[in-house]
Amino acid sequence: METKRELFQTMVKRFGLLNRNCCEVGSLDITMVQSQILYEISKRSNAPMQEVADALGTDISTFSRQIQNMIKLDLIKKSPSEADKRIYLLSLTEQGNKVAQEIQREMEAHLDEIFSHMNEFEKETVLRSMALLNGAMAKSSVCCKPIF
Amino acid sequence: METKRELFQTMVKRFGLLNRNCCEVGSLDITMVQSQILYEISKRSNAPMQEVADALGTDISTFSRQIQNMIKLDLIKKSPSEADKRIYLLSLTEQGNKVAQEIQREMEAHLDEIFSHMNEFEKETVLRSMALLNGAMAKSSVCCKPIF
DNA sequence: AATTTTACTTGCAAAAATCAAGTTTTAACG
DNA sequence: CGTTAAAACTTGATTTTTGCAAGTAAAATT
Repeated sequence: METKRELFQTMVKRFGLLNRNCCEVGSLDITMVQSQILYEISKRSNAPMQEVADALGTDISTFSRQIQNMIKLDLIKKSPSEADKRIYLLSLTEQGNKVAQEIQREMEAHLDEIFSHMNEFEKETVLRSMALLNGAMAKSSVCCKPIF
Repeated sequence: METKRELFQTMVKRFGLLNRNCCEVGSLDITMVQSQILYEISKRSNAPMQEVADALGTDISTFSRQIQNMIKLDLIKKSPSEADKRIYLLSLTEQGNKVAQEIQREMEAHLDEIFSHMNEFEKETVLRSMALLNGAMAKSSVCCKPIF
């Protein structure tokens, strides 16, 4: 029987989570980090930079520069907050939205393909298990620290 | 209901899989990539460099340099193959073994803590689901390509 | 025997990460 | 209030990683 760690290690490896690049959309090469940023911003509307950087656990200075790149790529818009002038709020541009949606589509398709190798019962079990796992991680006192 | 992609995205984020650094062992700062390398080498005895690099999906040149670093850190040993002189075989040094075991211990403890927030039935279900998922990914035609 | 392929290393340039310092604005405190 | 401290970002400088191309040596192919 595999240990928990082995299961996770295999999963991480199979998903290619260590890969630098995520996907091509149109003529754009999107990195993994960029796709995560697009995802986080699409989940929140007008989120402060700090909040998104924290959500991703990346250093704010690295994040700041990454945002600058993505603004140049016309994926992200940065607007000053009215309430607090120190804060800049992030949102997706029209193109950013398109790209985020395209990535979403690709990933969903990819996952569908993976799940197509299971029967209905297994699919449901696995999905429910992932939700359980996420819930347990949310409760964990050690989670999201640099351990993995 | 969350989409599959959301489930995965959350999981990846909660696990901190995007973090650069993995863990401290003694006075050593081990990066995520290094811990993956230690893991892969510990799973195989005397594996050729190419094989390990492929297993991790990293570019062989990047890998070559990383190995050089880890040799300097006295974590890895590289010995020329007798059978084929192009090939170098990788193995862990004594210290490398200690470090790998310590990481293994930490991760297992971490995972135990996470799983402690579930009941017995849930634990088993989740573990079985992960094995199912890994199996499905192994069968997938699109898996481990730079999509995620 | 000549050519191709494989396994690995090295050089170089681009991207990313880290750390420290600096700006501006808000919050906190005596 | 007014001064000080903290928060939210940006920028600069240095180091690490990465990716691609080119190079070397050994094995496989023809």
